[in-house]
Amino acid sequence: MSKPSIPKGTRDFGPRAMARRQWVCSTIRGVFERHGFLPVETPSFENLKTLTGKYGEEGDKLIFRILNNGDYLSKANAEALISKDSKLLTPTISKKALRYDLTVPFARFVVMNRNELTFPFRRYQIQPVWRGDRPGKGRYQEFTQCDADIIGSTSALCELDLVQVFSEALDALGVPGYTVLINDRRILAAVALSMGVGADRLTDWTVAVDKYDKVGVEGVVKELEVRGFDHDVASGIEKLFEINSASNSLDVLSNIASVISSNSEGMKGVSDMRTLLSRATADGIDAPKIKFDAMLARGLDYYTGAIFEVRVADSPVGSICGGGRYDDLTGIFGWSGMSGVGISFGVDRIEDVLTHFNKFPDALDLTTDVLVMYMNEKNCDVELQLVSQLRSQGLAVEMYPDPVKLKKQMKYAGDRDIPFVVMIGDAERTAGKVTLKNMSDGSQELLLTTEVFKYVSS
RNA sequence: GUGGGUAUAGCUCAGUUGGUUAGAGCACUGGUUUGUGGUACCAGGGGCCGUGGGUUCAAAUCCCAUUAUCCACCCCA
Repeated sequence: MSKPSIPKGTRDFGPRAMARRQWVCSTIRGVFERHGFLPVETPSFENLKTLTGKYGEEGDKLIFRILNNGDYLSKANAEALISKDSKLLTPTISKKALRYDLTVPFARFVVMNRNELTFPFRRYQIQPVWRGDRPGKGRYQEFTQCDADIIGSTSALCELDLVQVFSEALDALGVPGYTVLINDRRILAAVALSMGVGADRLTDWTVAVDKYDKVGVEGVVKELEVRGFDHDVASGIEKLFEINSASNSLDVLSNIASVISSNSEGMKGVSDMRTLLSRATADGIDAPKIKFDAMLARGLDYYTGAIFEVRVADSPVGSICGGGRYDDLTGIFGWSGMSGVGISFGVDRIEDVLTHFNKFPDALDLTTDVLVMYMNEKNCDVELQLVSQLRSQGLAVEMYPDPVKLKKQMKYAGDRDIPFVVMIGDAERTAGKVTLKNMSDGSQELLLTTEVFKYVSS
């Protein structure tokens, strides 16, 4: 017995899920467009070289590679093949890979199209991405991201713009109890330095710190020790945690500032964060919707300035949005000095959250407005004419394709939640009229074909 | 990658200390009702009991292996 199946970490989306997902995407798209972002799409797969080395060591492992076509083994590295060295073998048999996110392909796009684009360039992109992660709650191997990026400006107004997008979109979606967490990689680096963590160990350190919300302070301390940091560094975390637990974001920033006051880059971060918070407040975006979190680190390698993450209280899944500033992502593709900042909404996790809290609006499901019954096998001209007429008036109309028993056609309309049914039997045909049945209350009216639209649309 | 659970109809699941014809609900088809859905009643179709081996007179049931899947850990938007 071979039942069909789909790969783990992937899902089919039926009409109901699609109605919800399309609503989520179009809501976000609307906000993007009101902020002047322009749409872009890129291929689902890229040259492997475009993607590798951008997501950190762990991230690179999760990139789905595409096997070369043809007799790929003939060109494989023979030595690697014999010694079963996958790491060495892979680049010789795979030259393409599925995109891991939308930001890196966008950076590649910007470099390739630099002459046609007007900067600062704002683009949005809504497409699926793929990660070879172990699937779990809220984690899929294929999922859809809605990205908005502004590239070609270092202004802190860009960060404000994106924070506004977060707030407007999440409010419009009705996501309950969300918080936009913000931090700055420069602050993180300065704090680490003040504890004696050099730039070379910074990634290691941030990865450990990032786990704080999962494992708590003791967990992070333990993690740091496992990673070979000395005791002073580990105990420094306890102090950082204490600073971070102040209730007011500005207080946290002040305390941080006193720790890193001698670090000019770090202080620049602090001042940018202060500006961002006060401008957001002026725009009505305040705690608990936005919060500075000194422990927020995020995994991706390419962030250099502000970083964002959106979490939902009591959520069944992890963060639903992420983002940050990357100062030189285009530099890797040969064009330096293009600072960008972007955010990403996770459609799938937003769907999970709204489903979990039962917050989807009612009546998202699309259905046909009118079903025309097929009653007279010999002649259905009148029916087809009515169908065309109602469609041209803007209604969604279908005719039952087979002249089967009315009971069956009626059940079909009921199962599909079609609100109106038109019957044209011998009696109606003779009278030059049609019967319109309202499926919700069962009432029926004898009408001229020209009157149907008015009844249905009222 | 580690530990634990699960695998029986399209779906959700029962199935006794191993015992002869493997059940229910939902869904589906037909009927009660030849021009009327949702309710009710009646009838019907549908199963290699995940796969392979073993124990036994006898296995859905016990044992071993294997695969898939779920949960936790690990890791990670």
